[in-house]
Amino acid sequence: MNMQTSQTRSRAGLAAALRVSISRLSRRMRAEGGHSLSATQIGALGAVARHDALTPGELAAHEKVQPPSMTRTIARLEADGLLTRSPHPTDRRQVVLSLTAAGDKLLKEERRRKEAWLAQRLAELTPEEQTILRQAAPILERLSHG
Amino acid sequence: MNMQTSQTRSRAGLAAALRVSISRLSRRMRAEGGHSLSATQIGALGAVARHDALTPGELAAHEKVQPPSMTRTIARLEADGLLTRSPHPTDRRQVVLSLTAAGDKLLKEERRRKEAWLAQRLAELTPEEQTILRQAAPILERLSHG
DNA sequence: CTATATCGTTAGCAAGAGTAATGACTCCAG
DNA sequence: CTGGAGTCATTACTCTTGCTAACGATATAG
Repeated sequence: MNMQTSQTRSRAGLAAALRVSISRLSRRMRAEGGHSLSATQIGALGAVARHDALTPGELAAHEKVQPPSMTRTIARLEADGLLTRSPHPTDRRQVVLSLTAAGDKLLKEERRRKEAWLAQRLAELTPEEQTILRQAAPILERLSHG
Repeated sequence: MNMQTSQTRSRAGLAAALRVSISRLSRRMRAEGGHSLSATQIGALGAVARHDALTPGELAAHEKVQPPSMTRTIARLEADGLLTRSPHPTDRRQVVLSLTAAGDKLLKEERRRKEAWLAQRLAELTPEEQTILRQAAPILERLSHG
């Protein structure tokens, strides 16, 4: 069960192999998600869910996007009834975002649907392969923070 | 050195953990790439490099994109002198794509630049962690094909 | 109290993806 | 051999999302 290719022997080769695997898998996961919301919208909604009472500026910074882009995304999500904009308690320039019940519900469904496809693929792997991925997951997580 | 979190014990938990790791890392890698060409363009150019003499339709299927989208991408790459469109030998409806020398050169540079960031991060891992990723890479690759 | 800075938004532009429709060509049934 | 159905690439159009520049309201420093 040695799946190692010659590509992965050197460090540069490993970087190359990971790069293509990661981006292809990411594209694939995006395509498998439900189509009610775009990736951008899910990302923003998810960030609001994790850090409640965010302002648009903080959200834009978190999602690595310019404020005007986030303004539009927020406008859509608000129009769809998924989040609310309320005045900031002390600074009237600012706005505070929070999820609505519908937003929370939709986010959970979306997450479940997206993971369903991946879980299905994982079930087709051997136990050894699953073990390797279990060990790899936290390392990959750390790579994106570096 | 047990990096396993409680999240990764169940299969659904593993799927969830992998999903966020993969998409975050993908976003991060995209941001680190050189900005001479977009990800779409790099993807198309790379596919032509790997499977020479592709037609636009095959390329669109390979990149999981609709033909009209690929037509536009091809037009841009051709205008930039990175690939050429030539008539198909037997079927005059079709077109055959190939890389130019400039396209080949640019692709190699781009690849080197994008992988540099990831290779740097990999170098900061312990040898054990690198081993895990070496084993994980081909499994991840297979997941995206399923 | 004035000047500057900050925050969110609006306006306008470009890139990328999709669908529908078209034109050129191939191929098969009769 | 020919007429019609199917195939391939392209064009036209729409939608989403990103950016920058400019603005209007508000907060804060001097």
